[in-house]
This record gives sequence, C-alpha cells and structure tokens, in this order.
Amino acid sequence: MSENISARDRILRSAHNLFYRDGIRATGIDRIIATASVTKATFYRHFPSKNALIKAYLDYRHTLWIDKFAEALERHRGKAEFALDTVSSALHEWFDSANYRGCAFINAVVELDAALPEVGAIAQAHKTAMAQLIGDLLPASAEREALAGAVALAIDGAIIRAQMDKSPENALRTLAVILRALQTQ
Amino acid sequence: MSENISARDRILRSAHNLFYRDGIRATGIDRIIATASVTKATFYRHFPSKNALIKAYLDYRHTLWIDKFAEALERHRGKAEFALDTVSSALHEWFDSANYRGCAFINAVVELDAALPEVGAIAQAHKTAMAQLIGDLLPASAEREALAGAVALAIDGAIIRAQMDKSPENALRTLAVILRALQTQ
DNA sequence: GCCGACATAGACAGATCTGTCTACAATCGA
DNA sequence: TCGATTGTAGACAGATCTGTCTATGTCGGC
Repeated sequence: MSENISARDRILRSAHNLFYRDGIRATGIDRIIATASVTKATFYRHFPSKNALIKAYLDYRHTLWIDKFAEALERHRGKAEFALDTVSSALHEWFDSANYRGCAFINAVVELDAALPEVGAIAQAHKTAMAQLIGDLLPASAEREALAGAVALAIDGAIIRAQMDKSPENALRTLAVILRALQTQ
Repeated sequence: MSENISARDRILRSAHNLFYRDGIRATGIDRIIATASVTKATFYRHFPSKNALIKAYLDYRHTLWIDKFAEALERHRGKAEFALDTVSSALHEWFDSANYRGCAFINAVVELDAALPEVGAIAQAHKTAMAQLIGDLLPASAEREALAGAVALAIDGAIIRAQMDKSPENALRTLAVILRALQTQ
C-alpha cells in the first residue's frame, strides 16, 4: 500500500516521524534514509542539506497540525457551555495521542534557535495561525485578539506541562482553570 | 580574581553558560574544557560522563534560578495592587536579561527527554518549587494550590513566548491578561 | 530507440563527538 | 619526607555526523 509513494514523500514522512519522536539533532540523515528505504544520493537529490529537510519538515508539520486542530475544533464546536471548552476538547485528543512529544515548533526553537535562525520565524508563524483559529471561536469584540493571544499562551503552557508530565490530566485541568477565568471575568 | 576557583567549579560554570546559551547537545566536552581552562583528564576526574555533568548543571541551575526568583519576588512584594503583579515584575527582570534563552529545564526536557529520562523528574521538581514560591504569595484558601498551578502554567507559556519572540513585551502583556483574569474572577 | 531524469549501492572525506590512556608536575596533609 | 590527590598536556580509539563521489540500473517521453 505504501509502495507507490514517491521517494521524496517517504523521506519527508520518515523525517517527520523521527524528528518529532527523537528530536532533530538526535536524528541523523543515515537513520532517515534507512527508514525511508532510500539511498544517500537520492536524499541529496531532493534536499540540498539537512537544514533544508528540517524546514520542509516544519512546513509539512504545520499544515498537518493546523488542519487536524481546525478539524477537531469544528467537530467539538458548540457542544459545550463555554466556547473555549472546544479548545480543551481538541487539545485533549492531541495530548492523548500515542506519540505525543510536545509542540514540534517549540521543540525546534529550543533545539536549533542559535544554529538555524529561520526556525524562529517559522515557529512564530505557526503560533499566529493557531491564535487565529482560536480567535475564530470567539465573538467579535475589542478584546477578541488579546483574548485569543492569552488563550494561545496558556495553550503553550499546557503543551509543555503535558510533555513534562507524560500525562495530560494535570495540564488539561490547569488549563481549564485559566480558560474559565478568561471567559467569566 | 577568578584565579583560585577550583577546577570543578570552573567546569560547572562553563557548562552552565554554554549549555544554557547554545544548548546541551550543541555543546561538546571539548568546548567546555577549553572555556574552563582545564584538560580532559581533569574533567573526567570530576565528572564520570557528560550525562553526569548535565545533571550537575541542572542542579546548579535550579538553586541559582530559584534563589534569584525568590529574591526578586521578595523585592517587589506588596508594591502593586494585585499580588500576582509581583510575579510579572520578577519575570520582567529575567526576560530582559542579556542572555535570556528560556527555561533551562524545559529546554533540557525538549533536548534530552528520550535519551536521558532522569531529566524529566528534575524538571518536574523545579516546576514544583516554582509553583511553591507562587503559592506563598497568595492568601490561604481552598483554591490556593490550584491557582498557583494555573499561574505556573501560564508562566511557562510566557517563558516560551518570550523565547520565541526574542522580546519580552508581548509575553508579559499577554501574561498580565491571564493573571488579572485569575485574580479578579 | 535513445536521452534525461531518477533511482540504487556504497565507498569515501573530513569533521566532531565521548571517553581512555600515558607521562609528568605541583601541592599538601600525615 | 612520603604518598595521595589534583592538576597539565595531548595522543588515541571508536563511533557518528554531514555531505560528495563514482558506477550502475530503470523507465517514460520524444
């Protein structure tokens, strides 16, 4: 079934799995090409360097994640008392997923920041897109943007907490406290 | 003046500076010993492995950070309308410091998680100590612990935001929104 | 039928990493 | 004074990393 996927896509998917699971610096090109069943020459035909692959990985991850998050928000929309409970439900699915290892963009900034500065801008764009999706849940008002930003910041805190705890309960419960306060103040 | 500092301390301080600034994986033993003006044999006399040095670095960083944060909280205490504004003031100092690169413990978890599992427990202990300091600012009540936990989670979000933005303003302004909401709900 | 694009297979260079080892010097408490 | 500790200086092993290279095979479109 996965036979007629192009070499480039196999490389990108392997890189995604390994970079996200084990970290970018911890993952060598050799492991990626072995996982993708591709040789080194083929790899370097499609990507001029590991850094180029890292950027392609982040682009790929961005659309993947935003699409999934938007879909989950849509699915839970309007079911709860508070609009922001939708956010908790969507995050719950993610935090509970088998290979959860935090936010790929936060992780990339932490790992590469100094060595590959472009990562910072990519991560900021990702977080802006996330905040945009949250803003869409909220009623139009003068404070909508500020509120969406606050929710986004709290989400980042919850992402980190779930990553450190290796269990999402505490992160989600604590996030809920913040979301309630933001919405009922 | 820094002449009669023991070799072990020079190693630890160099490791602290380099690990925090450039990242743990990005920093080799060779660079550390060069910075510490120490030879490899001396290094391995004091630390059996790089992993041992990493743990010593985190211990060192923990006391350093907690002491500084507690001192800053104490210094700003009672000056503001809301107790939690003290937190913002203390964080402001940190975020503004020249070499700010986020939280060493979050960064260590992101970088090493899979490779060095002990780091997770060390980071959790650090965050527990931080939440404890915040709880001390709050009036005793049934919700004190939950509130302190929520503040701590929001702080982690602000830490990440300040790290990604390379400027603390947005992170602090957004954190303030959350803290006000938590305190006036 | 042939050319160019894409693939395999794997050796190789050159850098860098952790950790070990030998040989020698300085210091200091018993 | 002697012996343990701590230090310097640097070669070395062995692994791993990114990236290049040669030589060969396959296959679709012109």
